[in-house]
Amino acid sequence: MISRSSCADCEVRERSLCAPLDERALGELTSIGQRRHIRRGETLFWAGDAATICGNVLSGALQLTALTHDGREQAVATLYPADFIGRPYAEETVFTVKALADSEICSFPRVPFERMLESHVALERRVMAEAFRKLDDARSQLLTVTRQTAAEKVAGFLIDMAGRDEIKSSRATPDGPVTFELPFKRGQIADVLGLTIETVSRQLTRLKIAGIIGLPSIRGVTIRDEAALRAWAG
Amino acid sequence: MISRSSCADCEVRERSLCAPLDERALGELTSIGQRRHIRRGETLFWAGDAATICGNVLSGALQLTALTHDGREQAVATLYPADFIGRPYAEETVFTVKALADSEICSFPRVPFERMLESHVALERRVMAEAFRKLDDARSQLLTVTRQTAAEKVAGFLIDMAGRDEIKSSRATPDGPVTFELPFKRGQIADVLGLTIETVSRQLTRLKIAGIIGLPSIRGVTIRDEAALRAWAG
DNA sequence: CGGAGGATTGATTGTTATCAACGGTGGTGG
DNA sequence: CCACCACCGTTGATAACAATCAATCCTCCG
Repeated sequence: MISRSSCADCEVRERSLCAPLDERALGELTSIGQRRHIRRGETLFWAGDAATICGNVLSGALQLTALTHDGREQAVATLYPADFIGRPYAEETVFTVKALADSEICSFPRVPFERMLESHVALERRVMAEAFRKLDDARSQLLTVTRQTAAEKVAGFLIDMAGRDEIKSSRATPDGPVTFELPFKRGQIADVLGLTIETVSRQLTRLKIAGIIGLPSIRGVTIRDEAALRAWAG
Repeated sequence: MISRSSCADCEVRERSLCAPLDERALGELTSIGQRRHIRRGETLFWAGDAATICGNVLSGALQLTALTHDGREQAVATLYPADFIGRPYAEETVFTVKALADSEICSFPRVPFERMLESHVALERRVMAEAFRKLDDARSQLLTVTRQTAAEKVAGFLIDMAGRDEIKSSRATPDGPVTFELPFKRGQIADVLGLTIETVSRQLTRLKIAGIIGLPSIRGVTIRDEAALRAWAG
C-alpha cells in the first residue's frame, strides 16, 4: 500500500533526517516521498537487490539480516521510527530488510534523494552523522556478540529494550518495576544476540527464577530488580 | 613525531578522501593537515577521549578495539592506507585506536575539517560514502563472528588477507601458490575473529596438516590450495 | 475444538575456552 | 658473538558453555 501525505503531521518530523529542513526544502522532499505500509513479516528488499530507495522509518520496526551460504542467519541491525533506510550512491543493497511488526516508512527514490543531499548540506550532514552513529552501534554490537556470555547478552538486551523511549512510560511508580512488551519473538531475539531460541528461553527462565524479572505474558517482561539485571549484564 | 608536507607526493592521494578535491581545495586541506608517525603498539587515542582529529591512514595499519568492563577485548575494525579515521561532529571517541605496525597518518583538527566538509560537497559525500561502506563491513563482520565456526573464520581471514592489494603481487606464477606476511600476530588475529590465541593456532595447524596452507615463518603464510581454502571458509 | 506455531524443558553432544607446559624466536647486554 | 630472557606460538588435557536433538506444553486462531 502506497499513499502520499504531508509532512506536517509526520510522526517523526522532529527526530528524523527531515528535522533540519526548512519549509521549502521539506516541500521538495515531500514531492518525491511516498508513505508505504509494510506488513509484519513482509520483506522490503532482499540482499543483492538494486538499491532503489532511501527513506525513514515512521512506525513499527524493521530488521536487517545477513545469511551464510548454508542458511545460518544473523540480524545485523534493527530499525525503529526515525531511523534511516538505504544507502545513497550505492548500486546494490547488502542486507535483507524485513518488517518485525506492521510498519510504515517514508520512502524516496534514491537518485532524486541524492540530488536533495547535494543541494541541502544540512540534510547530507544529518545522514552522514547517522551513518557514523550506526557504525559505532554495529561495532559495539561486535563486542557484545563475541565477548559476552549468553546470560550477559540476554540481560543486556532486556536493559536496552527497557530503555527505549516508547517504553519508559509504562512504569507504575518512578522507580518501581517496569513492564513492557518485547517487539520480538524468541527466535528474533536469538537472531539479534547470536544465540539459539533454546538458549534465550533458558536465560529468561533463569532470570525469572532468580526473581530479577517476571514474564507475565508471551511477549511481556517485568523488570523487578534493575540493579541485579545490570549486574548480570556485566 | 609531527611534520608538514605537500599532498603532491602523498601515498594515497588518489584513493583517499582527497581524491575528488581540486588543487585549490587540496591546498586548503594541506594548510590544516599534519603528517604524524605512530609507532607499532602506540595508542593514538583511547575510548572516551575527546574527538579532536579526523584524518587518513597513509601507511601501516591501525586497529579499533572495544573492551568489556572486565577486560575482554574485541577488535572492531582494522584501518589500512586510505581509510578514514575519526568522527566528524562527534564529541567523544568510542573506540581505542592503536597501531598494529609502524604507521603514518594525515591528521586534521576536527573542527576545521568540519568546515571543509561544509564548504566542499564532494568531500562530504566521500566521507559519507566511506561511513556507509564501513557500516556494511561492520555488519558483515557480525555475521562472521556469530555464525561461523573457528575453521571458517580462520580460512576466511586468510582469504581476505591474500586478497589485499599490497599482497597480490607476491605470487610466483599467476595461479600458483601465494605467499605473504600477515600484518598480525596470533593474538591480534584472535581479537579480530572473536577467538582465542590457542584456537587460531590450532586451526592454522589443521590447515597446514591438510596441505592447504604452508607456514614458512612466524608471520608468513603460503596458500597452496586456494579452492580448498575457500571451501573450508564456506 | 482442533491445529499450528511458538515457547519451554530435558538430555546429550560438540566446539571452543581455559589451564598448563613446552618450544621457538628475536632482541639485548655482557 | 654468544647467552640469556622475554615474548610468542604450539600442543595437550580438561572443562564449560551453548548448540543440537527431542519431547511436551502453551496460546492464539480459525
